[in-house]
Amino acid sequence: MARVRAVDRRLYLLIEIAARRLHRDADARLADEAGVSASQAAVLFLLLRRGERRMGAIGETLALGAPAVTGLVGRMEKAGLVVKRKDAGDRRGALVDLTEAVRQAAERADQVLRAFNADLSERLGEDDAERVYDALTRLAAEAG
Amino acid sequence: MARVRAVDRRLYLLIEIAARRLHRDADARLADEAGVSASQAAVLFLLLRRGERRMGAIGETLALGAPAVTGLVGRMEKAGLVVKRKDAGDRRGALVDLTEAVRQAAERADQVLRAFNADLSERLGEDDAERVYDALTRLAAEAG
DNA sequence: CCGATTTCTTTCACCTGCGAACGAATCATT
DNA sequence: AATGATTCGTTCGCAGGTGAAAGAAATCGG
Repeated sequence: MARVRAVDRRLYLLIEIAARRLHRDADARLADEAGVSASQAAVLFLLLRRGERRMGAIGETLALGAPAVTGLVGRMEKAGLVVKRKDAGDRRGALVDLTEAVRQAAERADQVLRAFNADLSERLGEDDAERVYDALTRLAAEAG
Repeated sequence: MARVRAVDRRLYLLIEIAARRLHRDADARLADEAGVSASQAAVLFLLLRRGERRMGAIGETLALGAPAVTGLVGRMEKAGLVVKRKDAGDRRGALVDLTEAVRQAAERADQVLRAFNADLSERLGEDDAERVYDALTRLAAEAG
C-alpha cells in the first residue's frame, strides 16, 4: 500500500493528505455499518450530543460555510435523517434536529465513529493522541 | 471569530475541521499571492521538487484517487500550468511536468506554502510541530 | 502467438465544499 | 414609524473529491 513520502516536511500538505485518507476510510466504514456518509455523521454526532441546532451553529462548530450546511442538511432532510423547522423566535433562522426514527441510526454512526477514533488513538499512543488533539485545536482555533 | 469547541474529543472530527480551516486559509493566500488554488499548489510543489511525474504517482503521493488526478491535472493543463504527454515507454501512462513559463509562478506558490507552514510551526512551537508531523505521518501511512 | 489478466487512465454520476450575490427578517437609529 | 445596516439562510456556478465501470496498453502463461 501507498507509503506517505515526506514531500519535504510540509505540515500543511501532510494534514491535507492525512485528512483525505482518514475521511475516505471513515466514510467507507460509516456507509457500511451505519448507512450514512462521514459528513452526515458529523452532523448527527453534533445533534445527538447537543440537541437541536441552527444552521449557522452547525457550520460554526464543524467549520463549514453557510452554503455547505444548506446543502448537507438539505440532503439529510431528503433522506429523512433530520427535520428542519423555522425558528419561531427569529424567523430568519432554521432549527435542525434528529428525527426520532433515526436516533438509533445516529447512535450506530456514533459508535462507528467512536471505534474509529479509538483506532486512531491506539495507533498514535495515548500520549501523542492527546498532543495532536491539543495542537490541532490550536490550529483550528484561528487560521491566521 | 469562531472558537472550536471540542465536540467531545473526537480526533477524527477535529482533523477534518482543522484541515478544512487550514485549506480555506491556504487557498485564499495562494490565490492572492500566486494565482493558484491550494490543490494546484500541491501538484506544483511536487513537480518542482521531484520533476516530471506520472498521474498515478501524483495520486499516490498526495493521496488522491485516479479520477481526482485526472480532473485536477486537466484543469491545470487548460490553465497552462502543466503539460501532459504520453509516456513513450509505457503508452498507457501519461507524464506531467511544469511548463517552463510557469516555473516562476510555481516557485512563488512554493514560497507562500513555505510561509504558511512556518506560521503553523510557529503557532505550534517547534516541538509540537515535529510531533504532530510524525504522528500524522503514521496515521496517513495506512488508514487501517 | 494469443487469449486472459493486470495496470494506467478516463468517464460517469454523484456528494461536498467554496465565494459571491441575493431575499427576507431583525435590529438600531432617528 | 421609517429607513439603513446587519444577520441568516438560500441560490448559483464552480472546483475538488469519491466509487464503479469502461477503454487502452502491457504483461503473462500456455
